[in-house]
Amino acid sequence: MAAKSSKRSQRTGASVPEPRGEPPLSLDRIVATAVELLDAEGLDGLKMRRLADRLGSGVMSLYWHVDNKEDVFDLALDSVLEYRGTIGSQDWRADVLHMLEDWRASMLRHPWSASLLPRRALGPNILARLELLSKTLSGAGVADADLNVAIWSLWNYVMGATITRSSFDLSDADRASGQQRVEHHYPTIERSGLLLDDDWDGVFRKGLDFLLDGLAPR
Amino acid sequence: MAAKSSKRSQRTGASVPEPRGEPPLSLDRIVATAVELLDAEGLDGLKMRRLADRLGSGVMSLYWHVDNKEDVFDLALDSVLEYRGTIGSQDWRADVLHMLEDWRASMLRHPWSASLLPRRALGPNILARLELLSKTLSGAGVADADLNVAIWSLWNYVMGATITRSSFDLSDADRASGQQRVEHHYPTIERSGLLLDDDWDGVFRKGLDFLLDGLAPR
DNA sequence: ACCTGAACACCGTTCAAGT
DNA sequence: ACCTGAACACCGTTCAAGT
Repeated sequence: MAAKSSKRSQRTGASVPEPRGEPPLSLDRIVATAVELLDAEGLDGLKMRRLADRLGSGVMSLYWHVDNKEDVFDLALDSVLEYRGTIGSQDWRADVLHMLEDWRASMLRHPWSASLLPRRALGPNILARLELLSKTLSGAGVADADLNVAIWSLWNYVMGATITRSSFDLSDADRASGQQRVEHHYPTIERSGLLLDDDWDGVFRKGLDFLLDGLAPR
Repeated sequence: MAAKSSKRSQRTGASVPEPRGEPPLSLDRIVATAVELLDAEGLDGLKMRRLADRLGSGVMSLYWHVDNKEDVFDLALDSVLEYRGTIGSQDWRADVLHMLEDWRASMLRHPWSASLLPRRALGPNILARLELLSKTLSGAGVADADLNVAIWSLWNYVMGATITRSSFDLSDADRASGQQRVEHHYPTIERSGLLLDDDWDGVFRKGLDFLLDGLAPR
């Protein structure tokens, strides 16, 4: 899968046009490849040397395009948060639900992104999502004084749900062993099978509905 | 999670009072010092060598008490999540609010803990908190079928709020520069001053109230 | 403008060894 | 049972240099 071994296998002497060589380095290629690597190996799997390997370049070549590793994280994160949807139906609540479901889905497609987002400065794509959300709620009649509370409450909920799901997803074994450790010690949790529950989508949607009920303009 | 196999010996009985030097290494001392170091330097600041330095021992001495660095993280995290409160008033909603505020406060006291919690297996102290929460909600009349939804919704909200706050807290400069970048591009956000809002406690409480309204047994 | 290898200052952990 | 230094296999980044 990892098409490494791209150790520049062109030793035909003359500098003929690259037959199948790598295209030249560019910021876009670096970011796209970083996302691939992060998807495949997780947050800890992104190493500058490994990224360079995938790109068929030397490690230090990356540093001409990028300041440092944090830069790579920021760019990869924002690239994954682009919003391509539209809004403008007559139903503000449907619009909001769609935006938040899409946001969550984008992060779940790249399980490293959710836990990274709160730690980094907000990039243009996430700001655009917040702007759209604000505009929709404001247009629906949420008073200015209530707007920030609404936005941050939704942010908190979506981020918590997505971080939790994408982290727990990685370790089903842990959950099973957790449920086992629970037996005889935590009777209520044991009875409800809390740690075995995996209706993530349903839970997400129901909690979100409760929040929107409360936030809805009256 | 660490089930520290056979280790653990408590110095029983009378030995010579410590002559000014460091007390001997012990799991408890290691965990307590790790928490101090994490509080002072953040998640990235915990290094085995630095931890050993603080303890006045060689690095490798730690590895007799602990399997690896992840072990240290797990133990530090759980130690910070202990719940010392009581419940049992007649007001289930007050009980729940108190438990969740206390949980959040514990994590905010150790800003590295919130972002760590979703990534690790659930330790005994957080399980005890979940058990208490489940029991309270169940006793208040939440049907078994609704219990997991209630717990996970609250979990999502509390974790999202706490992770966000403890992360953003570290970088007020980022928020200011974020608000600056926002000007002229994101009018609704600019007008509401979303990124400058710092009524974290108020936002937390209001969103939580909305959730509880929805989750409350009818 | 763009790319590179050598080298530095780390860091977690294995190992063989000491008491 | 408990602790240790030397050594290994990394990793991000600086630097001087190449085209």
